[in-house]
Amino acid sequence: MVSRIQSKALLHAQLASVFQARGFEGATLNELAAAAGLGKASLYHHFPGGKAEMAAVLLRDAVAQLEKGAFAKLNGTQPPQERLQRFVDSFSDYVDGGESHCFIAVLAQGSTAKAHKKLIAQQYDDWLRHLATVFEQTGDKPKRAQRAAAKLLADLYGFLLVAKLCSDSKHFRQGVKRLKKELA
Amino acid sequence: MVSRIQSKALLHAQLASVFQARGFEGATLNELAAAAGLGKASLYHHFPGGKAEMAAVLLRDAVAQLEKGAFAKLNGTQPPQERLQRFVDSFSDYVDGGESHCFIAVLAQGSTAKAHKKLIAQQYDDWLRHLATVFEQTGDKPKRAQRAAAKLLADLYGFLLVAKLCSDSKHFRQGVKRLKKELA
DNA sequence: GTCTATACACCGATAGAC
DNA sequence: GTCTATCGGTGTATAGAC
Repeated sequence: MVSRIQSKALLHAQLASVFQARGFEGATLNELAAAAGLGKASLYHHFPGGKAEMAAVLLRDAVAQLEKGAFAKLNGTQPPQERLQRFVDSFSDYVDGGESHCFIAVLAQGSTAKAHKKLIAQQYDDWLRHLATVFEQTGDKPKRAQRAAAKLLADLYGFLLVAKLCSDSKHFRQGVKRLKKELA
Repeated sequence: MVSRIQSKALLHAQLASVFQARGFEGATLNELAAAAGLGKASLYHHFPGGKAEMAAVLLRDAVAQLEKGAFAKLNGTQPPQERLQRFVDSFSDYVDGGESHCFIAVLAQGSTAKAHKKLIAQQYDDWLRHLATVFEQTGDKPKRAQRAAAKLLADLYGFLLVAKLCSDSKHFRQGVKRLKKELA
């Protein structure tokens, strides 16, 4: 039923927020259980594989969220510049305007699992190509579009990291604002 | 003596490499001791405050390294564009061409100590101003110089994070190469 | 599905010999 | 300054009642 799906999504969101705030190694089962409003043992009902399985599931969640929430905005009939701006806005929404963090980046930093790294690298490549096609639609030649796509993603993650460095999400929000202007 | 200074610097470098690879929470005393070629207890002779003190000392190290290794390149009599390029090169050297990581960013992510966060934020602000003055020397108006400085730092950290995301330092090196072209 | 209780390993840290 | 041995605490994970 719908309510079950919503509960599951809520549980995942609560767990993800702990990982995002504390990192993979920093997140403890006590914190995760507390955030979920459950006992530690209950988490093992939902994730028999423990912390590693949580991370794997939440990674798939994050990919799906960005795919449907942000990169889907790149398709459509609007001018490519407008689609790129909507993409940037949606990415900003995903990381809560710089207050939160990208789960994928958190996992890339903390986890040692090679399966995660491979999935993440492949996904990044997909997204890079997707972005590059939109830049081509703005008139860029393929090579320039490729560079613009890589730069855009690096900019977004760079402003996000700088915001964390300064513990001030303002840096992310200002960077995003400036990015959108440049895309116009 | 010189040899003692060198040994201390080597010890710090060995410890820093563990923190850079595994994060603050992920780095264990066993790993740190193994990397240093010492027993756990011996680390407490050098750092009575344990892991927290190691992080604090290594943070000061990292600031000093970047200050003297990279930001010092911004001063001099060469054209400002050339100084900016040397700065980028030196930053790249500090993170070993994207293979390693910036200790400051690692600590900003993992540690919960407010003292660290404050020091890091202040240091970032200093560096931002320093960079901005050089951009002004290229002819940029103050506001534009400010934005260019913020963008440059975000770009560097962004390419670094993307390289980690893909477990491929090529992304960092290509980004740096492109950045230097744009600075010319 | 959730809980309490618990097993067991490892973590950070200390004591004290050399 | 470095070591071995060990402490108390916490971490992940499991058993089993409800």
